[in-house]
Amino acid sequence: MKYWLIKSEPDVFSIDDLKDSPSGITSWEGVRNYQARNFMRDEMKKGDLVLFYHSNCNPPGVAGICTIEIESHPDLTAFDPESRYFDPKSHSDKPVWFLVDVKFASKFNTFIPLEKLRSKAELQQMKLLQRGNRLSVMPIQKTEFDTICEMGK
DNA sequence: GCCAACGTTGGC
DNA sequence: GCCAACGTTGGC
Repeated sequence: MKYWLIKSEPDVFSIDDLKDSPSGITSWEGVRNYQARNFMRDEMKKGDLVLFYHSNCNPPGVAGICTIEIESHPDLTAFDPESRYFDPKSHSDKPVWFLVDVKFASKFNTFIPLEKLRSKAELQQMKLLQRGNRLSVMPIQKTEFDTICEMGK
C-alpha cells in the first residue's frame, strides 16, 4: 500500500464537499500537470491512503483522510469545451489526462496547519515542505502519514 | 495583492 | 534543442 497527499483549494472543493459527495466519492478532475497525472495514472491503487490538504487558504494545512476508490481512468473534463479544464490536446481515442476517484474516510479532529507541519522534525523531508513545491498530487512516506495522523487526533 | 518558483509554450 | 516569455501555483 502507498501513501499520498493531494491538494485542493477549499473554496473550490473542500474536504466537506468530498464528505457530502454521493457515497463520499468524487473524481479528482482537473489535474493538468504531468508529474501529478503520472502518479494517478500509474501508481495510485485502490485502498491507498491519502491526506487531504487545503491550499491557497488561511491557514493552509491537512484537513483529513481519504482513500483511492477507483484507479486510473480518463479525465472527461478535458474533452468538454465548456469545462474550465478543457484541453484540445486530449481526445477520447487517446486521452492525455487521467484521474482517480477518491473516497472520504475521515476528518481530523484537529486541523493541522502548515506551520505545525514545518515545526515537526520527522516531516522535514516531505516534498510538501520543500521550497517552491507546486505538485498537487505527491507520494509521502508511511512514517510521515502516521505522524500527521497522530497530530490530527 | 505580491511575488518567488516552477512548468509550458513557441520562435529560432 | 535552447531559452525567453508567459501563465500558474500557493504561501505570505
